[in-house]
Amino acid sequence: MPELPEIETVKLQLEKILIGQKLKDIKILSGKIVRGNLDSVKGKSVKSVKRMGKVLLIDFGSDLLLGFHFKMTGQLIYEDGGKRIVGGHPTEDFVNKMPSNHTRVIFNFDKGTLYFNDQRLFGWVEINPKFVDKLGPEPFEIDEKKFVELVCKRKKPIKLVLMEQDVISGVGNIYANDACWEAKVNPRRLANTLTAKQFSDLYKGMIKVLEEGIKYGGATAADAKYIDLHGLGGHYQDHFRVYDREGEECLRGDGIVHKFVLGGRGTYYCPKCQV
DNA sequence: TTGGTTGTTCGTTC
DNA sequence: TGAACGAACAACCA
Repeated sequence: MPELPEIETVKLQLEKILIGQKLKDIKILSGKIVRGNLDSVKGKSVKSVKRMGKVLLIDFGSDLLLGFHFKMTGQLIYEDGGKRIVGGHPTEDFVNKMPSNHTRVIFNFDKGTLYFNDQRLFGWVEINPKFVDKLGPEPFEIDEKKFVELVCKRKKPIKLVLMEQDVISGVGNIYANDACWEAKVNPRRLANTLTAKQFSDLYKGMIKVLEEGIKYGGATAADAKYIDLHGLGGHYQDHFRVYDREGEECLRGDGIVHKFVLGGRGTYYCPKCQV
């Protein structure tokens, strides 16, 4: 489930090899995930690689940004001779021969090939996606005061507010859960009922878990053993605070991690220390 | 075989 | 008006 740190990791990898390369051809294997027409970037060279929230953007200049949304199961794999760069949702495709039966779009560059894979067909590729216009600020671009302004009046559970992309961009289920744990805040608490100290702790907690996610190259998934074996994936999953830890002892040592559904999403917290 | 899982989109309600 | 909420979407896996 790629979130901000996972996409940032992909961005940092791809910009090392993609900048300056010309996009020679695009092969669409599954039109379902392609929004609009991609032809206008054919023949253009990559100027830079960007990220906005959970969206990866390849900048071809001339106001042409090729956007990718990974949703839950999207991944990008770049191959250049023997070299391979992988990112996004970890599956066996990280080490399989490309294209696989999950490959949806193939981008042929000068020196290598970029494969956009997605098991569940929820992701999308689009030039100048309107979605990014609606995004709120990046977590790292706001200070604590601005953070409080953005969330303090909302009458819905704080965890769901953290995940609203038009409030703050890039925070998904994993990091929202862990940020609440860092701040000792119950994810159900309505945002407008938090104390000043809780707002402050939540801001710091959110930044901390996102920074750590980037530091460890993102989370892949708790069950992605083969990624560790091949050393290809991130390791934030080894540092989850509460996410995916149902039934385990709280890392603060007094309480058991509970799981419940909030806004239709799996939510993890320690009833002892998160109030 | 069926239910759980996920982020965004979209429709409904207040 | 806009905020809150919940179903829908697709496909894999336990």
